[in-house]
Amino acid sequence: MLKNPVVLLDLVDRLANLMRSEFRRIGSDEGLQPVHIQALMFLEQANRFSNTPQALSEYLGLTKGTVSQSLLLLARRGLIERYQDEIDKRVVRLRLSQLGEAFLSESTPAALWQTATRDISANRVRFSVSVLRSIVYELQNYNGGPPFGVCSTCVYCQRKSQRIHHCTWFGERLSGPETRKICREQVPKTGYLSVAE
Amino acid sequence: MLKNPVVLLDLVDRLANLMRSEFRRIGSDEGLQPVHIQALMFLEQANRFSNTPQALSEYLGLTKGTVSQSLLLLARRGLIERYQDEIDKRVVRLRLSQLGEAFLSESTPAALWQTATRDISANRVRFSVSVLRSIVYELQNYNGGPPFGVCSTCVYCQRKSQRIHHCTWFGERLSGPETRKICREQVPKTGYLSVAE
DNA sequence: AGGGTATGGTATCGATACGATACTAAAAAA
DNA sequence: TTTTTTAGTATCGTATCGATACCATACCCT
Repeated sequence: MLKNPVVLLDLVDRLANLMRSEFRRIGSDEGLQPVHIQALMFLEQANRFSNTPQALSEYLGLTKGTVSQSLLLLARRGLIERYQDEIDKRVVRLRLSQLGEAFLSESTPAALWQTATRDISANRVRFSVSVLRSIVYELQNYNGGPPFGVCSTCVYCQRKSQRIHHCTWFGERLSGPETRKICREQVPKTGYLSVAE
Repeated sequence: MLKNPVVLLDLVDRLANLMRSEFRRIGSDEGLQPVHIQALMFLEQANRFSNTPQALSEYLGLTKGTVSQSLLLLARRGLIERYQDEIDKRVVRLRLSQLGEAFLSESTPAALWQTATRDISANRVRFSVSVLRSIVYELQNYNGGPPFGVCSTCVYCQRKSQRIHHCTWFGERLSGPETRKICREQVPKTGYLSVAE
């Protein structure tokens, strides 16, 4: 007998496998592996507290050594840029180069996904997002790693005015666009975790 | 700006990465890789039309050569058994050995997932399943591969009596338990595809 | 029949992801 | 200061993975 949560796991695995194939196809022209595409996509979305090798390795669930090598390759190809953090001289900051941005906007790794979800109502997508988000959150509890999530749904994200937000975790101001990026320290507000709107 | 479908893709990838780490942890004692765990889990669920190397490679999105090697390893370890199909002598049938079944029931690769989904209502799980299922179905349309899914929600699955079902695709009888397994030729009934109950 | 092609699987090989370990350097803590 | 922790890199062995070639059986033509 197949219990429903297991079916869900099955579907998640299967979707990931399908997208992995898609990423492989997309990267093959440039000699990039699926993991490289994933890294680029992460860097496209990571906010300024989360654009480090450490964050990426936690996000991907790979060891830092492994990720370090992948990042070196991406840097050699000129797809990303690396620079030292001003405050903490140990940390390396990462960002997409112009070439990297161009690559993503040309190859559009999410295009197939967009097509496949085209006919699903916004409500149903939002609902599923909230379910999966809560599963990620739970898995992280048992896994130790940070949960990751968009700023705007985080308990630390305070709206100061029309366009000024403030992160009470890092104690810094955030612009509107920044609050739509992914942060490694995100802790979802209740209402975004277990309730589906 | 982060569109919701992309967020969903992100979560799916992330969940898959987390479970991949879990699978790696589970397999490390036996020297098994994540892909081996996935293969065992597939074979646990595959019905008798889908327990072949070919079906597995389509399910995992890997080439048949790659999968062939993984299956050889699993066979050498005594975790699966291989036997020739009676009708078509080319096809190899796969099944879990007793050892393989024991391994799965001891290591319970889905246990963490079960825990993580414990507090999510059956309705919400069912709803998400239907959303993800329809995405899988769409992705497959653009990918060419078979969709995979449980018999009981398939248009070819006809209920003959209390405990007898019939598959009009393969033209064979199915027992009740069999209709809860995964088939590569599954075509979801309307109502299980785009509607959420 | 019987020749051509399609299909399911295996064998081999090269590239490379990945974890493990060891290492460096900077930061934090003692 | 000394010690410990943290971020990242370097190196190496293992094993995934795709590509290609190959084999055997099945199917499709005349």
